Amino acid sequence: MTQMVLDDGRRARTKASNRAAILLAAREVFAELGFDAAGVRDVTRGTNLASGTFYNYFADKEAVFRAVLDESAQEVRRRLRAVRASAQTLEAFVGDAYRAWFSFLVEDELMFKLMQRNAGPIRSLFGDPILGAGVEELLDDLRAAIARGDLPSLDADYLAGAMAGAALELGVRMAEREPADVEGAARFATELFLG
Amino acid sequence: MTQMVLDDGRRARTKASNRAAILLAAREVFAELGFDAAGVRDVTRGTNLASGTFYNYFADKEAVFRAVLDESAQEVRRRLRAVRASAQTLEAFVGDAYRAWFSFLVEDELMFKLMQRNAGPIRSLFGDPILGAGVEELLDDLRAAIARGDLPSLDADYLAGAMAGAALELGVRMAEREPADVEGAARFATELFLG
DNA sequence: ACCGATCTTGACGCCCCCGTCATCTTTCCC
DNA sequence: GGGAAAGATGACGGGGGCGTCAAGATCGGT
Repeated sequence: MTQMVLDDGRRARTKASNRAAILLAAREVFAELGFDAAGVRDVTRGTNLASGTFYNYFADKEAVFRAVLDESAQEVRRRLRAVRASAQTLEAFVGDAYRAWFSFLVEDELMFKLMQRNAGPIRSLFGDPILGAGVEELLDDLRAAIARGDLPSLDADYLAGAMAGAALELGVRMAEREPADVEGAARFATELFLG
Repeated sequence: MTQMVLDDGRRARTKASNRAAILLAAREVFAELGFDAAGVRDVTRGTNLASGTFYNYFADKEAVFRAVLDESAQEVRRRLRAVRASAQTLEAFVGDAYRAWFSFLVEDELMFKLMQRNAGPIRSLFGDPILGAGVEELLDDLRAAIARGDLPSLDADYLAGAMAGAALELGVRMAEREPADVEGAARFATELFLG
């Protein structure tokens, strides 16, 4: 009898797992060596695939880099959107956002290394700073809060920048502590911006 | 009659000017292409020297990169040290430091681009984040201010990080405004951290 | 069991950049 | 002005990464 092959044939399964293996290896290699220094063969060496196979899944190094970033960027934005949706007070909004952000950095350490090491390539490939989209959403929320009167009439653009910049550098220091100080860093940031 | 040759013989003068030409071209190339993507020949093409001549002045690409960064890092630290030495009040200290920093970014735009684009290489070559030394000095000053009682007993490490992170991101936004908003950004930062 | 379709493999040719060095040019000193 | 030292030049060989592709392996359908 014919087997309806959709996503569960052997073919489709190895295809998915190969793609995943390439993405994982790429994430490690880009975090370790940086986008420019890394080669496609550094990636395939981290899988059990031959170099040529890579090109059945991605057009080139840039394509896999974009895919790696997309994965994690979507996860970050998903978490921050959840916070935004459920926060009741301004203090909860800021504090929970930082908490979510710092938690993410601790859980996905590879992504954090990758972001730090590849700030330049990200900027030049996307024409946008790291977290560009995330900062845009933050900016919208700040403008809304100011319009609503929940925040004094500050320069929202500067405030969003300062919050994002602090998030990055606090993230570095938060992650250096043993154990990682998610709660302390989140409280520090909250007091800084609301106190 | 013998000409005393020290620094003013033809020889010494072209030597200095060649070195300067290479440094300038390198600064432009690294800012434009990034350390990894740039080649030694991209640098020499920006001068009127042949590729081989480069190696009479620097051992390799990394050496000229270090020299370029040293030049500007020294200038930044010189300015910040001057501010630190002359500031009387805490408010002046913070405000003037940010003013000096933002002014520097506006004047040496090339260095700013270079820092943003090459954050990764800088980290991996120096084993230190951008402005690592500058942040260390800031940290010392903050600790002293807290010990003196000029600042409440905060986490100095986090505070230094937040100030540095904000300085970077505010710098980006400050420079985007037309004309560059050195004064406004400095005031914003001062109020954020002292208000 | 078999054949065609799909996927994998790694050797290959290509290109680009590196650092050197034999040769030529300029400067210095008498 | 002339000879020697210092410096500049760019062609060259070497190394490495890229993307391809002909050959082989595996899968799917009958």
